[in-house]
Amino acid sequence: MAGIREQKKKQTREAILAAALQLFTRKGYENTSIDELARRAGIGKGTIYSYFQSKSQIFLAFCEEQLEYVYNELAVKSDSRTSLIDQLLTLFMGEFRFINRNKEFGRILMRETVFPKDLTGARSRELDNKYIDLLMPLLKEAQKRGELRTDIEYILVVGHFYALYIMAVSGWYMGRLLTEEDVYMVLESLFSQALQGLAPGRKVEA
Amino acid sequence: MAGIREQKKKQTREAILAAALQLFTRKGYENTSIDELARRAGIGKGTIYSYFQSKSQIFLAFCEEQLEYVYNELAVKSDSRTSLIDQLLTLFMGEFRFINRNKEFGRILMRETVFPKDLTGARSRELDNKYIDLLMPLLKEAQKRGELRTDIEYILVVGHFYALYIMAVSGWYMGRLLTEEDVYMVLESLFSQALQGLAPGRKVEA
DNA sequence: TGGAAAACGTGACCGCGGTCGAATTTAACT
DNA sequence: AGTTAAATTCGACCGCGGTCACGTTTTCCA
Repeated sequence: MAGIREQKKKQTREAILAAALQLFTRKGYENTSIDELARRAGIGKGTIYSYFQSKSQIFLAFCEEQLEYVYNELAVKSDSRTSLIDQLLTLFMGEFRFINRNKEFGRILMRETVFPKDLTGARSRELDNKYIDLLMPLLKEAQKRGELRTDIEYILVVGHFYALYIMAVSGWYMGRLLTEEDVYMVLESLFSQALQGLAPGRKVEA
Repeated sequence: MAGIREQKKKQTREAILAAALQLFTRKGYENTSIDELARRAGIGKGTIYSYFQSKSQIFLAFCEEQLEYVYNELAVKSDSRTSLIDQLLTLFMGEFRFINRNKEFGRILMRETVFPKDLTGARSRELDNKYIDLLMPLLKEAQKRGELRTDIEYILVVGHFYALYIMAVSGWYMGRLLTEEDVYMVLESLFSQALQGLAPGRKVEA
């Protein structure tokens, strides 16, 4: 049959990811060597590099799987009866909880996502597009409800909110924000600022 | 005299940084080995590690020196006759030009600054405080001129603008924005959004 | 079915960042 | 000056991520 090779490749790839899940989780990313990973996956060290370009790529693949799950959950939860700001908070805090669960993982993910190397550029773009896909419907609904201006490019709005999320996460990594609640509150404040505007002068309505 | 040792230490430290400046600039960060750095600085490899904790720390020290210069320049240029948004753009684009001049350097700096490891946390906090010190007077003047709300914590305003700057830089690293002009324009749009607010409803005035 | 060719797996090997205890230099005190 | 303790320098050494030439397996076609 045509697929013997293909099947094995898939199996091997999954074996690597499974080994990564175990070892990264138990011993952390930095403390897990490629040698160990290979042994655990039952393959040679060199083989790993015909499935992934680098150690960090293994890690990112692992993260993407996890995030896929998080995103799907959030897509279901999405409740159009609440305000845009609450929806955004739910979305971003969902991802933050993943980061919060493992600081080290999250840092690598965020670093690679926000400031990618040329190599990983394409990857991070994909992740980015997922954000856009997730936020777009929320934004459009918000516009219908009159919560959001209609005269701005979507990409800039998405970028604006995502920027504020990054800032909150950064504050957490820098030790300015200590708990999930701190992050939540700051994020809420920032989102609120973004909607109301930093310039003075009341809105005609809110 | 009391300072023979102190003097030598300072000299050695500077020799390392000088060697770093040369080699990093000529060959790039990743392609410069500690061995090479030590040889160029005329000292042993191990010695370097009694002056810096890691290779990236050498790099950050180097960046901080450079940025110090950039900041001082900007502090002078600060022109209170222009609008807040222009002042912010001048400030952030000043830093961006440094990053733009060397993509690789900038990435490491940004990664370490925005998502620091526990070790480098204190350092990045310092850099952060510099931002606050730089922005604070601008914000206060803007408030006097009526360009900025007076009912928000300064730290959140600084964070808001800084977040947008990070997003623009990120867009550049991801290849969405290609030139300095692209970054400038996006940053301008985002700042404008931040001031006017994303929610609909005109301001009473601008 | 046999045998060449393409794809794949492998672990010895490389250069690197970082460590450590021994060796050397400096400071301090009698 | 002589002696000792402390500070500093040093490079052999370690484990790691990543490479590559070679051996093995799979595919394909005569």
